[in-house]
Amino acid sequence: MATGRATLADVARAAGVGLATVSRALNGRPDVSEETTERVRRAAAALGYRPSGTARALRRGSFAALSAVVHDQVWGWWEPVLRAAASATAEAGMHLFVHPVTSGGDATDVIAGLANVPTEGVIVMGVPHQEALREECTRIGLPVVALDDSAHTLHLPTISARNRAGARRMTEYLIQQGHRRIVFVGGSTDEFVPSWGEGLFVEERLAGYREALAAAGIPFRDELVTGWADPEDESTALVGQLEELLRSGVTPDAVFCIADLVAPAVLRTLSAHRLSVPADVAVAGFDDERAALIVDPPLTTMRQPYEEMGRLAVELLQREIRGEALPVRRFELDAELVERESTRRAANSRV
Amino acid sequence: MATGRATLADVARAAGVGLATVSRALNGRPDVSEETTERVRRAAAALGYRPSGTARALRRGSFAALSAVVHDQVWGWWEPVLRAAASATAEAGMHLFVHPVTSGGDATDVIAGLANVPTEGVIVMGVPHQEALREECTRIGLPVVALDDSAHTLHLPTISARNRAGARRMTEYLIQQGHRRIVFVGGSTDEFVPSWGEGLFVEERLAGYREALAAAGIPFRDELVTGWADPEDESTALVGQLEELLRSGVTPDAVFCIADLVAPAVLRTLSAHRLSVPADVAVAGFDDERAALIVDPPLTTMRQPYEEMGRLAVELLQREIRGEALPVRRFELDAELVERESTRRAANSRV
DNA sequence: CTGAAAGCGCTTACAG
DNA sequence: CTGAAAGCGCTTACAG
Repeated sequence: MATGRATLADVARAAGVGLATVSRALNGRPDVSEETTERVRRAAAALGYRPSGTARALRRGSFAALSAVVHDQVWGWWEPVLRAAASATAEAGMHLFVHPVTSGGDATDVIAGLANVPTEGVIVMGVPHQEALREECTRIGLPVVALDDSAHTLHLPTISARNRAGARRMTEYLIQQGHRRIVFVGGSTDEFVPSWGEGLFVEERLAGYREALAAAGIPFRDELVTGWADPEDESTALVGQLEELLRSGVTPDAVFCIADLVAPAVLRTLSAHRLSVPADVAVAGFDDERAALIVDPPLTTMRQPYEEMGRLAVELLQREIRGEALPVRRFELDAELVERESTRRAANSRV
Repeated sequence: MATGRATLADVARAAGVGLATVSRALNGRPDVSEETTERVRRAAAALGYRPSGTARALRRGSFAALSAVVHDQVWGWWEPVLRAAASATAEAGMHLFVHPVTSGGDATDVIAGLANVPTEGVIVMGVPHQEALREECTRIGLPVVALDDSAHTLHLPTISARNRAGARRMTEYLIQQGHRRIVFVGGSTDEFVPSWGEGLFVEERLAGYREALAAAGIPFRDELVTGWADPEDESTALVGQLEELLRSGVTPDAVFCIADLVAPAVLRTLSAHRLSVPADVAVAGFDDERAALIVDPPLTTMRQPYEEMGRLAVELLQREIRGEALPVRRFELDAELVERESTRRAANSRV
């Protein structure tokens, strides 16, 4: 509330009526004479009066909000989750704040700033270091849950997809399709996406891949696991380590991309080597984000349960608000296999 | 605020101290004895006390928020704008609500619900019918600006990109590259994206295309303007009318997509006809949204000034909040040509 | 139809 | 170190 802003009392004085009358007139109650209403309206307009939402909310007692703290680096990524959280919040009769954390900024500072904000709880998206967050939330008395699949050590109830099982499922599917030489792109930390850090999901998805191979009796080969390119060049990047592999004469049966995001570069790399998808090589991803539908051919992938994840975050928060103590553990939700052209057996003829 | 929730007074009673002491203890002020602090903490915990953000905000008087009302259909679309608005809001020391409007829902109802929300102003994104919105905002006394390029009739200050000039610029560029037979995809209302409705931007971008042709002395040909496909099939859609054109023996020099979103289907259609991009046909888009970087080859496009648009929305709202009366007109911002592989003259050889 | 008063749940001088 | 009181800006019985 800016200082010097006109209040109800100012309007009342200017209009020469009582506080209550101003309130009634401005809220369009029928039990005020037209003449008075008009006078009050004019006075309010003259003073540039605008009601204080805070005071109103306090008095009416019917306002409640939740907060989503979203790191810039995961905005696009978590957009469907944010959207689901917004819907769930609205359905619960609450409202949702979005607090951005800029790339240079610190989520802890953002949370500290929440002390003055009328919010009841915090959903933190994409911030891997949870300890400081938890301390800050405890300090200002706000329940908090995290949406994250990077953190190795948890200090908060944390929601994510079941990454290991999902990757295992996809690998099993590729094996069922008859593929044995399956390259896993994005598993090495050599050429890493900075924001992924040493994300847990990398390990988990790689582990799922290995589990499926082992279960099928296919030996794991280190050289089939490659890193990824620098995301700065999203539009033109090739996957260096995949290139080397292809140049060395190894032609994979299939490529499993650790994330759909990686698929455009993988497809470009295969295409540069005159390999056709899915006729020569099957390609699969993980996430089912927009890239999966844009690439040609459309990508078979494991769909993260974005909608469920967003809703679960709101539900957990509501339980905390009601006083329930949530365990500090991962709440994992199943990813779902979505089959598209990039892995179909009934492939088109070679181009 | 849930009913029956413990208040400061409850805690004070339980701890056998005064209100003020509870407040101090819970806020970690140093001027409370450790013993008292401990007792208060315990009482608060036992009662499940959590401070009322609303009361705190009212009392401290340092809270202010803006609201973004975002239609589901434009979520992904306006995500960078929303992000910029969030940053600008935070920089101004304010906070941002996100209020989703579900596909079946009505933005006016959402705004009506804002009467009880401590917000100072509203940014409406992607809602073309402004009249009801304006009325509702006036009724509850909230300043409002729109981010929209669909509405033909304005009732609100409205921000958008300079669509006509942008399309003209792109067409000029294509002409400069030596192209004359330039197909415009997305300009017909025959095969329309439902959510685009009769969007103004469609007319504007088409008009820009025509202006550039006229200026270059290239006759406008109706049959070179085609509709687009149903977005439900995003991953596999071909552009029907473009197909017919190609089948009829017309090979364009270039294809200008009304939106980047259309480009994947256009590229698929050209590819199905063994036309290589950019060697055989140049392809350009509009928006510079993510699809532009994912398609292969990466797309030359007009970049919408998302960042500026989001920031301008916040700035205009702040001016309204300060009492300035904004004109009901379009605030247009320049789009910028981004040149990528899809139109390069120095094209690769044919595949 | 209108006004004075109480109160929403906090924080913060002010006085011990 | 602690408490009683005032007050943030509204709304809403309660009484005229």
